Amino acid sequence: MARDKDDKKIEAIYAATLQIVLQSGFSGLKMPNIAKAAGMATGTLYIYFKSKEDLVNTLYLHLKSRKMKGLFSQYDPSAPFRACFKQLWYAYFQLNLVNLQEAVFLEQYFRSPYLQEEVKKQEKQLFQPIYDLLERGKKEQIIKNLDSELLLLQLTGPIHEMTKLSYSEAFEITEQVLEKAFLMAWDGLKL
Amino acid sequence: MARDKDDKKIEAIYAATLQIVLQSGFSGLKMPNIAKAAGMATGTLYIYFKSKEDLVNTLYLHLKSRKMKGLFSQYDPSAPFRACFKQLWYAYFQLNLVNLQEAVFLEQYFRSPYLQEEVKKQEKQLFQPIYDLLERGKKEQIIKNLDSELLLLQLTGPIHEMTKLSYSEAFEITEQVLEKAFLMAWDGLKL
DNA sequence: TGCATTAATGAATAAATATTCAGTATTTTT
DNA sequence: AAAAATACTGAATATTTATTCATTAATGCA
Repeated sequence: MARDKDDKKIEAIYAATLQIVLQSGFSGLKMPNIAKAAGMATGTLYIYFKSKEDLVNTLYLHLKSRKMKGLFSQYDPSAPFRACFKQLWYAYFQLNLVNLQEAVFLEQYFRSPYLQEEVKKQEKQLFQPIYDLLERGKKEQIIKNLDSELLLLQLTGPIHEMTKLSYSEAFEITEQVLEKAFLMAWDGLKL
Repeated sequence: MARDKDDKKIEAIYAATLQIVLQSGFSGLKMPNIAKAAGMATGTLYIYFKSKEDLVNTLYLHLKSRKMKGLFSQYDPSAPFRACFKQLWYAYFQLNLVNLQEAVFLEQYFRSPYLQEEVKKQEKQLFQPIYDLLERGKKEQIIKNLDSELLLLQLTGPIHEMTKLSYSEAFEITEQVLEKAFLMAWDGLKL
């Protein structure tokens, strides 16, 4: 054995990639830029990743797994409906807010030439617990009896916009704002 | 004088560009692809546009102007609050649904290297009538007294998600679905 | 400590993409 | 109908960007 690969380098590459995608999208993502932002030589990128495509796809999988862990790790489906709902809403929000970079990366990934059809299908299954919860809410006659897709986007849509806004503008998300936003979401869904 | 430039060519170039951006984002936008999708030679693009950057920026301005015309052309701010609100909600929805391609283009444009800072500022002014309406609703004690930004994204967020969904999935947006979606939005905002 | 092995570098090369241009086709004008 | 002007073409060129590779630096192991 000899010199080891440096895990911190992978983290640096990921961070650099996310930063660039946030700022200028996939179309601004160039290998030399990534290397520079990550503080290493261009060639080094190819020690850790076979190609740009490999880098992008690997990062996607990494983020997806992280996202799902964050979303459901605290989740207890046996709690009362509103508690479940609130828990997931906040978790989803935190996930997006804390990691706008990652959210933007995922958004761009899904509209890029890198997207593989297979990946698209897997994506939906991961939200299954949320769909289950919505079905339950309908059965318990707590929320409106609408298509779950429609209900779901009523939740995710404002969150996505809010997190985007929080970066580009001087829009501070305080505990209070969050509470209000949650109430709007709840009022929209409840019967 | 001699041969005239063909206005239909510009339309074809725009259409091709939008189609490609919808399908694979700005990072999939290549001049030879645009030309092929528009049914012309690559060089022809350079008769109508100085460069790729010029094409993208010109198309952006074109779409923005069209968008604003569509949004406010029917709008009568002297109507009762709920009518105004409903009118704008539907107009915004139609705009996005009918032209998902355009919505996606604009979204991608704002996270691309083509974006000029100046453009960013202008953008906000164009929504002024909507901000005005929200202020009015707060004064008349019809809607929640929250930051207008927060209220606005509660409206636009779900619409954006819905239009995206309507393309990628078998999610049909009937008159009924639309009504329900509007009611959710209204319930979320109203006091 | 010194050797073997692999990480890291960045300039050189390959590949992809944007742009130009010499030649051709089409339209308008006289 | 011929000429003049300009749109159109697509292969050739220029530019940008991805990838490789010869060289150097660092690390683990005997």
